[in-house]
Amino acid sequence: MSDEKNLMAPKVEELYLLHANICQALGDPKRIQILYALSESPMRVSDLAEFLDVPQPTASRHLAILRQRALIISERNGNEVIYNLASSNIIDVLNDMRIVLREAIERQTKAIY
Amino acid sequence: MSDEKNLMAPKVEELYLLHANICQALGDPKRIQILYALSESPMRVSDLAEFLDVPQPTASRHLAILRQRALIISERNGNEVIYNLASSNIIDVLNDMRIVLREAIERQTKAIY
DNA sequence: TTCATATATTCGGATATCCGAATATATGAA
DNA sequence: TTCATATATTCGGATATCCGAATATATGAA
Repeated sequence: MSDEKNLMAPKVEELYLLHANICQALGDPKRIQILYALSESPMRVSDLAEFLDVPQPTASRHLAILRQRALIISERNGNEVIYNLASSNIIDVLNDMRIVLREAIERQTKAIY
Repeated sequence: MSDEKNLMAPKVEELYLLHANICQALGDPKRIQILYALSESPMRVSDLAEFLDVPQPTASRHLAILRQRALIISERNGNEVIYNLASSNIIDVLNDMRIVLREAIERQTKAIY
């Protein structure tokens, strides 16, 4: 074995970093809302901006972050750009995390009283 | 219905915020490593610091973030404080997210070539 | 071309997060 | 008490993230 970097197989620490990058992309309420909205149906940027109640550039920036992580995909349709989930698996993960969240809130409530 | 805040039932936006807070807590490689380490067995702070290869205060700070989100629990044992997962469900979520991550990397690889 | 529309990007200031260093706190032993 | 050990917290500078505002880019219509 040499010291050369293996470009194909990321190291263990790199996997944790990539994993954390995904979580970080999910670490914003608007971006979670985007994913749930897209799980209902593909949407244009301007539709999402209205839905999230944010200016269009803000929506585009959030979309870019999710797109860079390959969690969503975009497709141009004339003037418009339609966004969609890359895979519905992320919704399952988010739903399971909601269960974890509910349990965590219950524990915190118990801890207080 | 009045304008009074309902303290028991968080609003929809608050739920997205809490959900995002959980994700944000997961958005650091060391904190993900902590959760996987604790899924193997409970550990002392100094064990975790050594395992993560970080100074003890850094480990304590990461632990505090996970503890505040009620993802882990602590138990004092004399001088030491033993940390453990609050529930193993978070590991299932992280494992499912790994699958999402693998798929995302595959898509990105395809997109390049 | 020129213009309108939709979207993406850049810029800059405000805020949040991070970590090393120092220190505070808690516990048990002597 | 006093001390040693383990852990938690605070402080401050470096860095990252966020968003509004402005602007750039892409496409289609005229």
